[in-house]
Amino acid sequence: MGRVKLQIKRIENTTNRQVTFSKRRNGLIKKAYELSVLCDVDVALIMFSPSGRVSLFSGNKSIEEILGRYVNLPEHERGRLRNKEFLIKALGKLRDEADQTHQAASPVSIDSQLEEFQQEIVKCKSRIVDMEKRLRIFDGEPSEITTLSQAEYHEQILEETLKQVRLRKQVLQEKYSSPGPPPTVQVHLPSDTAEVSGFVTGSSSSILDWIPQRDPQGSVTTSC
Amino acid sequence: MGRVKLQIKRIENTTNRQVTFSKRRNGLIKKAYELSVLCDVDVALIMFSPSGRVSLFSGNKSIEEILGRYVNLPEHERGRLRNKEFLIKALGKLRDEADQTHQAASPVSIDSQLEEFQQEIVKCKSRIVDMEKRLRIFDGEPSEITTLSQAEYHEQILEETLKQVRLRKQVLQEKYSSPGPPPTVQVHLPSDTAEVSGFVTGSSSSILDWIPQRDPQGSVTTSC
DNA sequence: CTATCTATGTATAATAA
DNA sequence: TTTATTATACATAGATA
Repeated sequence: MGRVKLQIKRIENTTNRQVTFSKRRNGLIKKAYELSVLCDVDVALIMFSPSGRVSLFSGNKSIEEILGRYVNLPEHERGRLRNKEFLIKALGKLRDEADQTHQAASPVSIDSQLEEFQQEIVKCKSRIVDMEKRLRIFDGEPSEITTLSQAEYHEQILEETLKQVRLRKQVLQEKYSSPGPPPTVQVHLPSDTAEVSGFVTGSSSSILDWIPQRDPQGSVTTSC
Repeated sequence: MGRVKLQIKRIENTTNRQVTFSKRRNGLIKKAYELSVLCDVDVALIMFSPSGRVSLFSGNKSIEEILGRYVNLPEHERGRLRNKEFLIKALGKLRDEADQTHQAASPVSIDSQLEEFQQEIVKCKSRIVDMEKRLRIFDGEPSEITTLSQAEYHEQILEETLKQVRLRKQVLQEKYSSPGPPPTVQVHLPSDTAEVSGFVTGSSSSILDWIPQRDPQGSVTTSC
C-alpha cells in the first residue's frame, strides 16, 4: 500500500509502529462497522494498542452481549475454522516469499533463528525481573526495602509524585467546572467504539466523518 | 469499491448479502491479522454470520486470553461490565477445554519449537508493556494524565502505595531503635492493603493468573 | 498523537462459473 | 457457499506540518 509494498512483519521503528497502529486501527474499525451494517451481523473487535490501551468496536449490540453470545455457543459451533483456514493460507504465502528471499539473499538457518529467539527471550525475561523488582518496591516488600534511608527515599519520591498528581487533578477539576466546554470530546460511533482511557484529542474530525451519527446503543461507557 | 460505489446500508438481497459477508469477513480477518503482526498487538475479532455461524480471529494469543485480558481490565479503562462474573467463569471454562485439546497432540518439530519461542517472546513483551504502564503511574509525569478519572485513579494508587512504604519505614525504624523485641506493627489498613497489592501485582496481567500460558492452537506463527 | 497529501498497493462489487 | 476475473473504489506508507 502506499508508496511501497509492506512486509507483514513487526515494524521495529517505534514511531512508525504507533503511527501505523493508529491508522490501521481506524481502518479496521471502519471495515468492521461496514460489515456489521452491510450484512446485518454482530461484530465485536477488541484491540490493545502498543501502549496498552484498549480500543473497542461492536455493532448494534454491546461488547458484552456479543462476548456472552460467543461463550454460550456449544463447543462444536465455536470452531476456529475461519481463522485457521485463513492463517494457513496466509502463512503459506508468507513462507513462499520468505523462502525466495532466503534463497536469494542471506540464508538464515533455523538454528540461528532459534538462537536469536532464545536471546530475545532471555533479554525480555531479565527486563521483566528488573521491572518486577521496581514494582515490588511499591508493595512495601521487605526484601526490596531494607534500610531506613531507602524507605525514606521512596517515601519522598511518592510524596512528590502524589503532590504532582493532586495538582494535576485540581487543574482538571477547574477545567470541568468552568463555563467553557470540557477539553475532551466524547466519541460516539454508531456503536460503542472508544479509546478507553484514551480521549480524542482533536475535534471529532477523524474516523467519525464516514460514519452517520446515531444514538449509541451499547453501554461500554467511556470514562473520560 | 469495485465497479460502483456502495452505500453503507443493509444489503437487502439475501444472496448478495451472504456473498459480501463471505468476502468482507476474509478481508477483515486479514486486516486484523496484519495489524496484530505489524504493530505487535493483541487483537480479537468475533463475527456472527448471517446464518448464525461464528467466525473468529485472534492474534498471537488465544481468543480466550484476549477476551480475558479485556474482561479483567480495571473498570475505568473499560467501562462497566454488568456480566463480568459470568464472562470470567465462562472464559475459564473455555480455557480448560482448550487446554485439554492442546494436551492431546504435541508434535515436537523444530517449527513448533520456533513457534513456542515466538509465543514466549510475545507473551514476555505484552507483560513488559503492562508493567511499563503500571510503573508509569509512579513516574509522576502529569502530561500523561488528561482526565479527572485518571488523576483520581493515580492519586488513589499513590496514596495506598505511600501507606505501604510508610508502614515499611516504621518497621525499619523500630528495628533500629529497639534491636531486641520484634517490631509491633500498629498501623491500620489490613484490608486496604489487599486492594493496593491487588492492583500492583495484578492489573491487566492478572489475566495470566487464570489463563494458561499456552496457546491452545499452537499451529502456526499466529494461532487462533 | 492527529491531519493532510500523493503514489501505489489492496479490497471488493458485479458477474459468471 | 467458494472461486476467478476485472474495473474501480479504498486504504495506507511515507513525508510533512
